[in-house]
Amino acid sequence: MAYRRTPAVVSRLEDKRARILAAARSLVAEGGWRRAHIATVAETAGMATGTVYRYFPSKAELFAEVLTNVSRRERDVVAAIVDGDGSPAARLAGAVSAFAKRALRGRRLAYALIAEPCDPEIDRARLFWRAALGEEFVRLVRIGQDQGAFRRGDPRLAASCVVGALMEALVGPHAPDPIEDDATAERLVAEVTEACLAIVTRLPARGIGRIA
Amino acid sequence: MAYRRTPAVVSRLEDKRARILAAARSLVAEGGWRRAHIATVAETAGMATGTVYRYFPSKAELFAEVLTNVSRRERDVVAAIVDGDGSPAARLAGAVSAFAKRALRGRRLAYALIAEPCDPEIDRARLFWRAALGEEFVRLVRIGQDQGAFRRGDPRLAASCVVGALMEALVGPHAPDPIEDDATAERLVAEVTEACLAIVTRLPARGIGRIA
DNA sequence: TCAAGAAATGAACCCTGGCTCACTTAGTGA
DNA sequence: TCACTAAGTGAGCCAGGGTTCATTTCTTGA
Repeated sequence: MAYRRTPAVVSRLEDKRARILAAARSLVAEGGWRRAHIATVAETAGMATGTVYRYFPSKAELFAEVLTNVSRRERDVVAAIVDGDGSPAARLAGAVSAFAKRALRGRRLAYALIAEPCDPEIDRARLFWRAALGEEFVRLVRIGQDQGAFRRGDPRLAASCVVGALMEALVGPHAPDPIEDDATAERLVAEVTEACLAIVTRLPARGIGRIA
Repeated sequence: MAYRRTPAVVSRLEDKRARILAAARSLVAEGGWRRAHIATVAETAGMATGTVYRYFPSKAELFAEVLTNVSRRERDVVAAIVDGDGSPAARLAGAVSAFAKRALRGRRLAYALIAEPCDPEIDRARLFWRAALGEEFVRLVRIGQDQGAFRRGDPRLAASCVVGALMEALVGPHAPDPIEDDATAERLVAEVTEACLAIVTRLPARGIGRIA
């Protein structure tokens, strides 16, 4: 005797939620946070602004979910490599280049999720996932140090340097913008990987003299 | 027979301009961009909001000037070291640790100027100066490569990695926040310096096996 | 002292963009 | 078909904060 949540209805609702998420994600991927307005999301998803609020309590939560979905996947990819086998160096190289390749594929999105100025509420989620990604590298650095393959030192610091180098070179505001061809991209990934590896690997014995 | 721009007047005007800049800078240094409102600047400088607009055409230009003043100095410090003498490695170590020390001294300001989400118009100035800083490292990497001290490869990429590692480790959102004592700070600077050096230095010959 | 014009003031303006809510539309079971 | 209820709508509300401008307060030279 009324509107009931039949399976068909539920399915339609879930579909709509997914459409909103997809629209939001695609907007961020195209124009970054600047273009990510609820009104635009609604329009892109083909509905009214009010409708979006039937599925998400606020702009921040909507975009935080977008961010979480993407970031978790990236984190998991890296985590799987960290937990894989091979020498620590090989694993680090693998993790870095895997991340690098994925980031290059969706540069605008990666930049938005990692570095672009954004709403402080969304920023909280971003920091969380950035930390989570960093944590994977910390784990790997610890493994490498324990096996004597990596230089001693604060593993969190080393991991920070790796992540920083990675981010800056690939998706930072001054990263080479249009990746012309695959060869260039591959070369870029290879060099960044080498740099990250160098950060954690033992230095060759060489005097650099008095510093500073 | 009227108000003239006597030297005394000009001096007072310049003084006021300086006070506005100082207030703006100190606000950013304390609370980052979040607190950096024209009204607050005016209050801090002891004047009305409208007065600020007699000296600066817009919020963006005011803060861009703040940013430029600070950034130029940092760039110059690094540039001087790059142009100094000593081996390329020693110069890189010097530049990195000089930058690191200065950044640690004013962490909040450094974070705001380097990484904190901010107004897009201010962001343009920030990108400019970040590029300028990067350029100094590019020059140094080129020198090192020419002398055979550094690994071959795209110098801009290597410089990006250095800058990224530096920024992330020192002022990134996950940098160790309260630097307890000088010894800790010094240790931090030393490790970051070592990491940056490693990025550009030749790797020891060691097989890491098949990568990825 | 006084006229003239620059400097200072700050309340009001206005634009942006997230969010609401009174109303309309549509799906459901009897 | 019809009563009932959920889903959808979008114009308008509202807050934050940059900017303006009519008015007031100096400062100066005569």
